[in-house]
Amino acid sequence: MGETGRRARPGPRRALSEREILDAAMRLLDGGGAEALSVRSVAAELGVAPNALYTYFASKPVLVRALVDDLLGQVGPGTLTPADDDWRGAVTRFALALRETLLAHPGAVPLLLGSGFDGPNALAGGEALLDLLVRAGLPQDTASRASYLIITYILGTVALDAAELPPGVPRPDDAARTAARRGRLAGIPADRFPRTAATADVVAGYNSTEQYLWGLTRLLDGILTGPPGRSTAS
Amino acid sequence: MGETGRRARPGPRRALSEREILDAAMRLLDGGGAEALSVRSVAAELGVAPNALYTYFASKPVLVRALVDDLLGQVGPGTLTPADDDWRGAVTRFALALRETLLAHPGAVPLLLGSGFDGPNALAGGEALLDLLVRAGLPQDTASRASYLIITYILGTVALDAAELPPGVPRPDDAARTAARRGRLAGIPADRFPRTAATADVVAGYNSTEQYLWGLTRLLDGILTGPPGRSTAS
DNA sequence: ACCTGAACACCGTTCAAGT
DNA sequence: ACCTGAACACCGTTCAAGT
Repeated sequence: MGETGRRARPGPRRALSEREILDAAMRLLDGGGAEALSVRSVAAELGVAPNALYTYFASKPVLVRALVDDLLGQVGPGTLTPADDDWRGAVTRFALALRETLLAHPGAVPLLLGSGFDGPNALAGGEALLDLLVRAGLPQDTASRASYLIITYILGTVALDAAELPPGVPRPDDAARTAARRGRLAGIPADRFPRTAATADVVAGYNSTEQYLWGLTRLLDGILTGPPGRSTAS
Repeated sequence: MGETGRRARPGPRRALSEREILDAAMRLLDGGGAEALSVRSVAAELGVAPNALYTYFASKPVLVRALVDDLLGQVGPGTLTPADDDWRGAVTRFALALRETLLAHPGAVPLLLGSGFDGPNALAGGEALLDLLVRAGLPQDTASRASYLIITYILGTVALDAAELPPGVPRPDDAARTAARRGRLAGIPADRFPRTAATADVVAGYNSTEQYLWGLTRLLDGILTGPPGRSTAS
């Protein structure tokens, strides 16, 4: 391992940074899932001794929390801001963006659920969503409850979705995903699970964007508690 | 649980079984969270060599899946069955029972989200919920989508809840939990998160049973997509 | 301030061997 | 069939030391 050389092409593996560490960690996560992420594997990825990372992160849990919140920060920041009166559309865009960001890194999802949703970027996202709901005209306390309900739905859906995605391979599109699930559903005994078998076509699509939007629409309808029929989502 | 030997008090640590292993694993999980559960710690708990467990479970992931599904099997089996016409009440009872069972073992929740919701008992629970919704009069496909929406809400809520519970100590009641959260919320900058600060009383209660039921009610209202006001839940 | 070597107490899993 | 001893390739973290 050389050092001091100016042209760092194949050059020295020095000059670490938080950014570089988080990027390497995410690379490992994407390649092999949560179990591929270790202090030692990150260090190896960066060509550095394992304990070098402790200069930047006090422990592995601290690193993981930073990684997770960093990912949340990648959700399109403008997704939730103005929303020309169409607040259901804005919530829908936000929900889609957050889901897309997380499912692009399925290995990070169990880490997110394990670390909690309380980093700076998580707080900022919650605030933005809440602000939107208030500006939409919901009473403040209702808006607060509703924002948690929405977050809870997004994360629950994404968690079940991500748990089924194998690490290291690109995420299949909805059609392929549904087809694969339908194949697996063919194996479940119809006499013991008749309703599940009878609706296998729907069950196969549980992880689809379409089911996601269906659920979100029901949820927003329920929040309004008013008569349906004026959905803007989708 | 002794067998052949009559006085197995300080006796031989033999005669293992799947049941005994799962119980020991859950004990460790309850005592120290997910990180306290290792093949070696379970073996030590049972006074047995680490590799002895491989007679019963092919690998740690297999053990974890069994553990998680076993826990799901503990949800009151009758919670969801007849429901004298009051299907919202039945769904509510089911949602409360599932949440209670999982939050009694918060360390198991990240394992559940990581393992997926596809064991035999998970399937049976999904079937029972779906069956209830069909019998309630929902069109079959709508019932199927709705059952997934409900599951997704329950698991998302429980995941965020469990992530905040420290292992090894009994779960605080809602009042204590809310008070502790409010204390922490006092520390967030009101200028950067004005809406969150303004609704801190609500935010403090995000993990309460009351908020849980509020969300569930909105959800069921949305599933009906009809006019509100005839909620049976709670 | 930042990195390394070496060591600590752990992991999950396999293999050959014993009963 | 069921368990053990020993070993393998890993973990996260600490400590003293180097620059």
